[in-house]
Amino acid sequence: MSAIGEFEVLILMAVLRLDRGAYAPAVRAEIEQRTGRSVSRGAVYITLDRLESKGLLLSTMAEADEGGRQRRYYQVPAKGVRAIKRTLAALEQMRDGLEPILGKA
Amino acid sequence: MSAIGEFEVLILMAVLRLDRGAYAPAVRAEIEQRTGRSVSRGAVYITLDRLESKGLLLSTMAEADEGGRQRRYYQVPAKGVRAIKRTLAALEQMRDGLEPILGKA
DNA sequence: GGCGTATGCCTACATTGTTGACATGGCCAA
DNA sequence: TTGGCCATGTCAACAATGTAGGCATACGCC
Repeated sequence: MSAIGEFEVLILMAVLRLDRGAYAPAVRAEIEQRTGRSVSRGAVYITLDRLESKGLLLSTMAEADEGGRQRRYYQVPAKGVRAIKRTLAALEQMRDGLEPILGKA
Repeated sequence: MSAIGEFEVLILMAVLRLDRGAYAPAVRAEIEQRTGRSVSRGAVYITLDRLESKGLLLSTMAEADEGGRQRRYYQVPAKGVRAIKRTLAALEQMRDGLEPILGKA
């Protein structure tokens, strides 16, 4: 089945946020800064890999002539966006009506 | 670490919604109806169990004198509510600003 | 050339997700 | 009463996801 995990959603959204600058260390920093939770480097690489093999991410190695070591940059194809939406929608549906307990938003 | 998974959050929220009527089959039905995704019976029981051993859920066997077979009813203690909030908050933080891509709400 | 650092990739293991089988207890019809 | 049926609970096994930390390599700098 195509249900994706919570951390996977976080990674996917981080890639979206970073737009053209989404390479592993940046994704990691983005998640740590925004959520306050600490993330190991390995977790990020592995998850990016797995998402790519599921077709939820696409990557390309940056051209070397831009200076510095080569980096692998990621993008989220339409299929990935749909996956995020589906997961978020399920959460929304369940959350609906629970504002008194869980707080607004 | 105390990060909980996506399905666990769904289960926890279903228990909250059902208030006093949260026993496994009802939790399952609630999730299937609200999210449209199909859930196996075993997944629900196992997940309820694991959440209880982490202290994120509490359960009691219903008195038999109410007729019918005994059922195990669940409730979400404060610790469980906090866990849901934390996970949802992380998602919110990452989602913030992505409305143009992911849609509102 | 040698060192420090940033990046990528991998291995190993823990936790969570999922399925299907088996057990048990009450209900109903014969 | 007994036998079958259904709803509920529990378990064992396995698949997918989450996490930590190590190794390798390439670049800049001294």
